[in-house]
Amino acid sequence: MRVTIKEVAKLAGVSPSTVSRVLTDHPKISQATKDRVWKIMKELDYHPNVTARKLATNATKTIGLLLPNDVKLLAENPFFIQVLTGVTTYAQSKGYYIMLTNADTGEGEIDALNHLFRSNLIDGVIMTVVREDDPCIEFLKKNNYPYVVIGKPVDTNSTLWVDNDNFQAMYEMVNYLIKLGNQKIAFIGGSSELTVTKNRRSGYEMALSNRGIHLDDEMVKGVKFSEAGGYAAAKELLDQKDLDAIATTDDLIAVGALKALKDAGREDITVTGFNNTPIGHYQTPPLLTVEINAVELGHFAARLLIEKLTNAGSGLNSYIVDTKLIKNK
Amino acid sequence: MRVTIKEVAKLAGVSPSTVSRVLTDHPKISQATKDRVWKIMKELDYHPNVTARKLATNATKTIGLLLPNDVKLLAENPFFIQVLTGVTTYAQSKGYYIMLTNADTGEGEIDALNHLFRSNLIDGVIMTVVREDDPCIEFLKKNNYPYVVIGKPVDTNSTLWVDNDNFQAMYEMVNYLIKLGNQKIAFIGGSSELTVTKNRRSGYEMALSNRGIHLDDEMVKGVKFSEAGGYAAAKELLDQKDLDAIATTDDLIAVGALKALKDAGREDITVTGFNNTPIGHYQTPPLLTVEINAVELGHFAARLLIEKLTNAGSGLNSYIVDTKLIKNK
DNA sequence: TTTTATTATGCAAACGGTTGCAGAGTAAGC
DNA sequence: GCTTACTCTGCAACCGTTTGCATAATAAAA
Repeated sequence: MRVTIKEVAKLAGVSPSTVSRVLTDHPKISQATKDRVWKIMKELDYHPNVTARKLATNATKTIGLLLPNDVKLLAENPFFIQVLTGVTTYAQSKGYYIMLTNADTGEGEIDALNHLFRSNLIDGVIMTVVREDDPCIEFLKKNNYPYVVIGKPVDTNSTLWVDNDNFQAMYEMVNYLIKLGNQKIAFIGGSSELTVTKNRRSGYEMALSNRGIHLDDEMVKGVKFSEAGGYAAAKELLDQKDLDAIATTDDLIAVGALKALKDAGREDITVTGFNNTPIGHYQTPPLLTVEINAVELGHFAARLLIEKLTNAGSGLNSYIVDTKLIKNK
Repeated sequence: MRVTIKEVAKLAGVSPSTVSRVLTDHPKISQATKDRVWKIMKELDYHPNVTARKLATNATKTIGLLLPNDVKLLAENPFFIQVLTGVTTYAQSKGYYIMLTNADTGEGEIDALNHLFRSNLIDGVIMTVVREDDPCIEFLKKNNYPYVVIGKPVDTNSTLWVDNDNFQAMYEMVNYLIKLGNQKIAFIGGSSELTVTKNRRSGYEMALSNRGIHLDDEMVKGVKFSEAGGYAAAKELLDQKDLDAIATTDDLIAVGALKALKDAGREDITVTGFNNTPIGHYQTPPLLTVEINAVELGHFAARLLIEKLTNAGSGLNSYIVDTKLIKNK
């Protein structure tokens, strides 16, 4: 019962190839024919069969979006759905479709990617979480599959990427802390193999050393990305060190840390977060944090990928989205 | 240079049709042939071209997931990404793919759906937000497109749906409030045309009338789904009415209401939420709320849809996921 | 009017699978 | 030994597009 190109052709008194060319606004088709064919298409509410088109053109016009399997992680952090929205809206505006997959990091991810590409389901992929030396990236690179990663990779050449300026953001945050009079500043980051953690840590270290403050490895903790992680790390720090402030890489971790401080009666210690989440707004004492524009991150990720797929556009291979220090009062 | 069915066939010394039948484990192919062909497929890491298969079988094995366009809504409520995860993991486990779309409610949604179906991109769709008399549903029904909605529809026949027991949850919540000694209980719901709001309101009304408490329309407010909405509605109620408690249909609204109460120095009034969000955990006084299992909601939505698409399975046309009263202390 | 250039369209093969039907080969029945 | 039945596999058409190439029709040139 589908309306096909043939019926349109028959009704318009032309051949299917002509209809096809009308669809792509081929320059050699006369305006009269175009008008006539368009009219018929409207009348029949004809929509080309995208599947058939994919087969013929060998382009799926679809981009894959890989999400981690961990629901808790996804649910606790608006980041993912924001990226997803940015990606989808931009892609849609360019006539691309989005195929969603979630997979366990590691083997699972590679299998998923391999399947998606080899089955001709997607033209390229956007990776939302990457680790340093991520086997996924190696895999993609080796097979020459188009991809863009969210989060600045270690090896920036031959990779498309978008990121917040994590280094800069953390640098500014720690600088701000110092300006407020803090000296003994600890750092609690998420998994230390995540490049995002690395970058933020670099910002932290740079801020300290620029002010001539000694770097102390024991002031740096890497934890599981969660409130509990933040709690445990802060407790450890309290036991081992003398502190003025703690800079963390996420509001969630910060909230955990705050709890530990409260339990220890050390509410004098300032804690900073990252991502400007709703939870952060409800903390007392106020949570300093960084607002990132995840929607825009998704937006540009999609844009870079699509430009690559169409060999069009700016030729940019990366994009940095500005962040904003939030001084909740 | 994709590896196609023909190459597998050639190397295995059989015809393409045989390879195709091996793929679907056709009963009439001898085990010996199957083994031989499988071996070759592994060797070549052959993955069938899903696009070609879609064209030939006229089944996309893809289900659409429609999300609202409103990023703020999406980001503030873990509900969506949880549903999404539930849908994706279940669908993947059954060999189905997920195509994501977001659209503005109303015309935008219908256009999006029409395009997805007529272009042969999806076999069915899961709707995450539905309104009463939603034109989308009418559209889907009229065209006989398979769909399942999350949220109990008014007209339950000829529609597949999954839902929390919203009625029951709100009923229990209000009952609990009454048991605590509250009598003058107001209700703040999201958009009153959303079926979810209707159902929760019914629970509220039933609880009151069962206990012989007079229903007062002025005690019921419908607001935009947001903190600001909750704030405004609570303020209005304070001005107009004498209150013991406010039952709301969402933590976000509840948080707004709490703020209004705090501003008015009326922290004696109990506020209840819905969805058990992280924000809710950080309220003082503690926020009574309802935990819903959105992942499972997504899971069953996908399941019902896939069963419908394959004419297989339980023949169920709805599924109700249990909720849990959360008495944060 | 014939030739040449130009424009607009159609033909048919491809894209990579699936599947109804026919038929080769083997086993069983008589 | 000749049918009959059954098992396994191949042939070829089809799914709905796209696109290189050929060509009919028209206009311009001679």
